[in-house]
Amino acid sequence: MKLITRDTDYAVNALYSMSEDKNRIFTVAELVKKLGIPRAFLRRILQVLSKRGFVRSFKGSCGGFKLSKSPEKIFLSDIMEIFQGRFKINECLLNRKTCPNIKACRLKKKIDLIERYIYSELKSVTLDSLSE
Amino acid sequence: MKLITRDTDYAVNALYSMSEDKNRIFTVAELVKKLGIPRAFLRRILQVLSKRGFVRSFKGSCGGFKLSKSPEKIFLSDIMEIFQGRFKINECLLNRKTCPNIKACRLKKKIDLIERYIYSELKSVTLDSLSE
DNA sequence: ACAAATGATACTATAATAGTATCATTAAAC
DNA sequence: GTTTAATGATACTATTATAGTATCATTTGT
Repeated sequence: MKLITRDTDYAVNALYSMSEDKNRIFTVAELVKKLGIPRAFLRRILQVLSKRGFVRSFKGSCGGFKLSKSPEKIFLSDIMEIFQGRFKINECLLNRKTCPNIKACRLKKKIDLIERYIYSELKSVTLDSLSE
Repeated sequence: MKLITRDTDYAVNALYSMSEDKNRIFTVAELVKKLGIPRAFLRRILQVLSKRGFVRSFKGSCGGFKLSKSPEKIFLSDIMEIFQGRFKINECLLNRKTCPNIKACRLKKKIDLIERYIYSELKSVTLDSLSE
């Protein structure tokens, strides 16, 4: 079971590439060549990242994409949330008929703790930390 | 995105129910009634748990399933591994053409650390800890 | 022999993930 | 102002994972 899907993976790679020169405009073609990601796929991903404000897009000839956030403000957790939704371990493990007792809630608390830890760890992975 | 699938969820609930009396034999029908899990689904899950040595099965009339491990030796991580495979964040985030550099491996180390933490936390959730 | 249980296994349905294709719109450059 | 090279929007297909169902064979207590 994987925690990170390909969308997230591709997005991180693309953003990382673009972080090498924050002021340059990169075309999809260029990134495709560099990263070996299917063109149409990468296009869709960049469009999403553009809507979410991680990159800025420039239309027309000589257009392309440019990073619009500082690499140290781009968190892995954010990218994951965009493409995979909010990370949840589970609603409640002892659910259904077993659930409605106080005891089970200790588990829920533990699960919540683990969840928060994972989230904070994933948040600590920033785009610029990748090149440290 | 969820970390725990329904198989794991159902398995934990079934095992938890059975842990209330470690020496009793429970029939599927009985557990279905108690937990509200689809019969055929639960049957499949118990058969897997039986093959993996978590429960012992008794065929024939008056047959059923009985816990065959102490609740304190049944870890959430094990159940997850059985039904969802080994937990992996990702092979390598900066993969493909970006990957083969030493720098990226710092990320891999961090990811590995997070992974190990998650694993150990999930391992710390034992069947008996659910009723604490 | 019968009834009540699991064993083995194959099947369908739904949802998430992965990937593709196409036409519309924009803007630089000639 | 036409062409060209880019993204915007969107709809589509393919594959895989998850969820759930069904059936016949085998075992065992009565």
